[in-house]
Amino acid sequence: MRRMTARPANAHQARLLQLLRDGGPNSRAQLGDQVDLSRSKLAVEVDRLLETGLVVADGLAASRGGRRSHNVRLNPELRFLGVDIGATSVDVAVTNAELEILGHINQPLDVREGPVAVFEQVLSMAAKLRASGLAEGFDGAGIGVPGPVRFPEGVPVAPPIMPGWDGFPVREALSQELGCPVMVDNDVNLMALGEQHAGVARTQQDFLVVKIGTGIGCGIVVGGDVYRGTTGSAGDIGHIQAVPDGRQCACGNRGCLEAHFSGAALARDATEAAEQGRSAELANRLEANGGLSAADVAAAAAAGDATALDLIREGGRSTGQVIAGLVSFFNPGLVVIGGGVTGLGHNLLAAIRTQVYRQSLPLATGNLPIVLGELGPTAGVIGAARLISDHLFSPA
Amino acid sequence: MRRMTARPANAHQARLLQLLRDGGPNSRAQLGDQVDLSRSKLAVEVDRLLETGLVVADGLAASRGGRRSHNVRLNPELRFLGVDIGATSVDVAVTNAELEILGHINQPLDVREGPVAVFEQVLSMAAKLRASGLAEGFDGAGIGVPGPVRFPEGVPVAPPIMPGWDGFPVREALSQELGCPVMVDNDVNLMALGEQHAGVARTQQDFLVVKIGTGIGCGIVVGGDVYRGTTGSAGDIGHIQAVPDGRQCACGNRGCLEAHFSGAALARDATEAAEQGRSAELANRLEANGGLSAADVAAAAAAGDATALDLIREGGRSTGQVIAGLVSFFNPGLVVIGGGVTGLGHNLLAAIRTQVYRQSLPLATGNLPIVLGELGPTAGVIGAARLISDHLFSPA
DNA sequence: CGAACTTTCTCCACTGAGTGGACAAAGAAG
DNA sequence: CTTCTTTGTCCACTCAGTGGAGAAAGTTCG
Repeated sequence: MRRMTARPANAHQARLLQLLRDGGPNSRAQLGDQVDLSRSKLAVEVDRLLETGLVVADGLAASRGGRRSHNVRLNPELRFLGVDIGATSVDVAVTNAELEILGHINQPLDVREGPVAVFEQVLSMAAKLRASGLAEGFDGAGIGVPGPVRFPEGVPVAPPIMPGWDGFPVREALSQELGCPVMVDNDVNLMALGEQHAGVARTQQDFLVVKIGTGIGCGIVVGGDVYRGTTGSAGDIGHIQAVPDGRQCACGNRGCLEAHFSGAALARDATEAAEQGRSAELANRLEANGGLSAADVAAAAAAGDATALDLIREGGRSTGQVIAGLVSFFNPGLVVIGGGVTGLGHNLLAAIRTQVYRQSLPLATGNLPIVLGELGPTAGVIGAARLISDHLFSPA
Repeated sequence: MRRMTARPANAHQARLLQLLRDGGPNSRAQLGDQVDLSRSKLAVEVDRLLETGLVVADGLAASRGGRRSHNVRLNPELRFLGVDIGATSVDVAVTNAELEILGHINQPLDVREGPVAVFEQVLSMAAKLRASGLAEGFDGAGIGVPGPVRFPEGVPVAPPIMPGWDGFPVREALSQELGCPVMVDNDVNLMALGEQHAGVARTQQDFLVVKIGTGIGCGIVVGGDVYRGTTGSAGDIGHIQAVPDGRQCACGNRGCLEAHFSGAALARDATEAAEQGRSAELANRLEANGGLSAADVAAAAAAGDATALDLIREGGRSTGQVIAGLVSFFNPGLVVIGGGVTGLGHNLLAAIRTQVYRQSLPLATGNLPIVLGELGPTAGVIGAARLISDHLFSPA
């Protein structure tokens, strides 16, 4: 199949595409209820979209008390590729134009191997998905990387945990390989987009998404739009001081949040505790697996291990300490906690909540939900698909 | 003179009004260079604005090599009232439509006396300015209060330092008294608007303004617009923890920034130092004035007093500590330091800079200016005038 | 001084987006 | 079968906006 190349010709068409994306098949009449246009004008724009092939007819809808309406929907053959590169693993997914996941692969990966090796892997994963019949090609791709990005150009800048990537033209290179438009963003921003599109943040205009994985970062949404900062490093909260004169951090300072709590820090502290004989449970797991991860700590805590529970609580306290400051400053309507460490579940959430509600002023916390993300590991790829669809479904 | 009641009829007219406000008198041709409209359409809109009386003819401009152009300008009889209520003093100013200050009064005031008493004083100050011939009436007024505001309604909410004001309909009451449209905002946000309009932040899209006065707060500008948060308390950074297990704060927690550095905290610490005999310079001033203020500390430091200098440095360190976190999170293009405490000048700025540049990541600080505000005590009233003019110069 | 060029401003015919009403098609309710 | 409701199409009309022609007012230079 030839890939779609059409773009909406004006803001009305863009709006209609987004309504069809977020609301599924719709009749002209229903669309008319959601946009401020006369029926005549609306019909004209829908007809034009049908001509481009972006939208197709989708049979008759049930009657609403009169003549049945003709539904339209986004072309079901459209395909987006969502890529979420983490520090130690990568997610690749195929979605339709309504951003439903049709196929999803996760593989371990070391981002430090550099862009060339990583792209080879990503492209072979995409090829595998294509080979399985889910897509004949891609109409667009979104990709998230674990570091700051110069967004307009789609280029990582000075990413601490992925040295070889600095300045690498990710957008252009991938666009070349895939033969379709590509947008690049920070992985945390994509997680925020995902939770906004299909998760807990659906109705929110101003909210924060804190992703605790190998590292720790924060997605910022202002007025419904992701805020990226002047140089693309907004939300880089891993090196905010959480503990004065605390642990030495790789960045050269002491007491950074990331040095005290993150997937890596938790694994390190758990191993330390096991080796020092402070937890039989953790020591057993260390011996069994030859190493410890956040998941081991979660399991140990679930099994009632006090040391593991303490590690989680202490991490939650540090994280809550930093989040409390952000809440005072930003006054969000919602805080979402996500990332690999969410396996720690309620224990972590409780510790964070306690700290935030205690340290921030009542006006900011009075009606502030602090919740776990809804989408888990798919948040990133859904956000990636959302990113490219936002781009393609806006006037050319 | 009858006050102006007209509003721009469409976005084009609004844009033109804003260009005339920010750029002064302009010819149709010059305006045409700045908006994306044909000369014909532009002429039509300018003519309509002339009909409303918002804009008036302003003679012939110098030739640019051909026929001389007819200038137009905002009606020079338009008057805005800018009010900046602080914790211990109030500024009231009259501006023309180009937001130039025509008259300015500052008076001491205790905001805790409640809205009724404060309004009486503000209205008499406004009357005094009117009586001096600067204005026959006001076309609009902007007012800043030292606490969070529910912006759409113009009502303070749960303001810690001004108890009697909670829920008082400031906007409606003042609009009634003055007989003109009124907009209400937090004082720090107005300072940000002021520095954006006429100060150091003229070219910035994303920046922070930290106001250190009796208390401490932060104005946040995102994409050129003030961000106020979900409940209007965004930027309330006075109670972010700066020193773990630090000083007891009025809010109930320990180590809040405001408890360690602000006009009030500095005066308290200086008095303590004087009484404990740690500074002869400060002790002399305490005896002479019967009390100490931030200005005394500034003077003592300028005179070479080591204790005063230490107080400033320590305060700057705490402030920088908090700002460093905000910089990592928000990645602004500029940080402006303002408020009464800016009298401490370079010593304070140096301490803040040191801390921020040391604690935040290079990508965020690499090209980040941290500067003092340009407008001093007029920032608030200019911002107030800007607030109401933005409102009036937008489509009705 | 007059001719040629520039800039500014006005006028006007034309385009194209968008509206709203009339009407037809299709179904529901009684 | 009649009446009412909803959906979709058609069409005349309005109005924002364009772009070119040309007049008005200046400058420059031979």
